[in-house]
Amino acid sequence: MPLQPVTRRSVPDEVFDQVLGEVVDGQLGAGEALPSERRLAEVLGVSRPAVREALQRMAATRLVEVRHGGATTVRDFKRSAGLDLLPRLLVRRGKLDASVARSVLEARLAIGPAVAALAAARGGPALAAALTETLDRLAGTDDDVERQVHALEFWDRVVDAADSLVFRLMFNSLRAAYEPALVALAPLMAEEVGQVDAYRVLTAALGAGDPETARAAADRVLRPATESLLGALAALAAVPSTHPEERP
Amino acid sequence: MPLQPVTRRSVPDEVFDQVLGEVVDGQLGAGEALPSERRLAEVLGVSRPAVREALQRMAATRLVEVRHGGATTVRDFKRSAGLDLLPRLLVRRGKLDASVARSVLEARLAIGPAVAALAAARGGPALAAALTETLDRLAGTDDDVERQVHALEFWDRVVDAADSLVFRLMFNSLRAAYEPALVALAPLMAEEVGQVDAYRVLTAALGAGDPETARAAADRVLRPATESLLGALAALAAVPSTHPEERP
DNA sequence: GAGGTCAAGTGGTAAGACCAGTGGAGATGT
DNA sequence: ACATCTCCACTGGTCTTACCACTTGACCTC
Repeated sequence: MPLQPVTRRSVPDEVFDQVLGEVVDGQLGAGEALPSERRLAEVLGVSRPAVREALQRMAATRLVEVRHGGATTVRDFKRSAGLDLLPRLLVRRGKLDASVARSVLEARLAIGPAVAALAAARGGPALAAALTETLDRLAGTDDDVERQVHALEFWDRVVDAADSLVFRLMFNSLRAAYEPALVALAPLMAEEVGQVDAYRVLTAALGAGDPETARAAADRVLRPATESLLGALAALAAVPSTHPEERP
Repeated sequence: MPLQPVTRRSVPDEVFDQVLGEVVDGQLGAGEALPSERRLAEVLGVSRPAVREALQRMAATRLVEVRHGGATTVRDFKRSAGLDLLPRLLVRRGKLDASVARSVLEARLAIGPAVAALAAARGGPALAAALTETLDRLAGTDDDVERQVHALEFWDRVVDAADSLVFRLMFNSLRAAYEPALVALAPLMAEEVGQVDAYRVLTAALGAGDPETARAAADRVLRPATESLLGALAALAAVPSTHPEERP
């Protein structure tokens, strides 16, 4: 084993993860009350401030509702949580959630072309130059992971050029969900990042400043891998693998 | 004054808002170091745990980076923060940020039709019935604010039918940004929520289960108000209003 | 001057106390 | 017997204090 760096998880982090797990796995349903802070601290063997910090983060993520004097109750996270929760839902207990992955792919396919259209309208020639530079680096390597990184940088620049804060923040959230699994997913995405030609066509369209051409070009970049992966996920769902339902 | 309910802001909330303000307003640039927790506690006249809780929330939002033993530094929030930060950026010091509002409108116009297309493919006839019910309520009132609420519920159901966690969470985030300003924005959106016919056409398309028809219908619902508001924002930007740059 | 050492300062954690709301059990009144 | 009121136990909110763990950089040594 190549001496991987030690993971230093803080106590509140640990508590947060545990409670979050109980909530997203449904062991604590919406409306249910959590144990009191003191009780949680006792059960988990940590101090109350540690528990408190974790619960406050849960509240900030809109997963629970704390009421002064009353009990802290679980909320329906699917109706209240924001996109920042995505990384926690995409990979759970170390496994990728197929239905979440599907929705990520769908969202990517819907948003990418829209962002490209905006970027084409606002980018200018400097954008094309920067993108070409990134693409040259992408074309210059055979390593799937490296290609992923360069492709991410490509889209990063496109999002920048789109000059839209909302899309920028969405991209950040999606990226935060994707990056932890980047290495594992690199083989699956190899098909996409290998299509350097499609990226070059997109770059040209962005440089030319025509939104609709850019939108179509972005679609051509994203659609093939999206559809093949969606097909694979559907096939996976059709053969329901063993559903252990184990809990630690 | 109609005896508005008292706002009970907790101490950590207050600290969080203050530090967040310094960061998003640029008074604390990316890379700069924050004062130590003890020093902040002293300056703000609160206890260290209170400061700590606020800083941990800042870290969870990826606005700062805390290092054990080292200083806490400010990150470039535009590159690291997630969509959950949007509410804090859309309205700053009680004022709507025009460029952020523009990007919200653009994103809404891009995403709404995509969600409608997914919902059409997956909704079924039950969806159309639920939507019709909501629309009847929308048509039954003349109050702009009430109409907004019903329109939000309409889209809420469409998003549900799309059965996509990512779009669901995006919707939650956008809604969290929009709702605080709903009353103020209701007059501006009156044009859109008054178009009950367009909503009915969209509902029919969703019930029919044809994604492309639904996509086009959703576009027709969203585009008119979007374009007129974008135009208004552009005109506003062209006449740069007094730029007080005041700080409290 | 390059290197190692150590102390000061930082964030991390714990314990304990008290304040401030909430809600239900019990006392009180009818 | 019922409705109402009162009060207290329990909840989260805040502060104080202390100590541990880590980083940094100044200083000392070679």
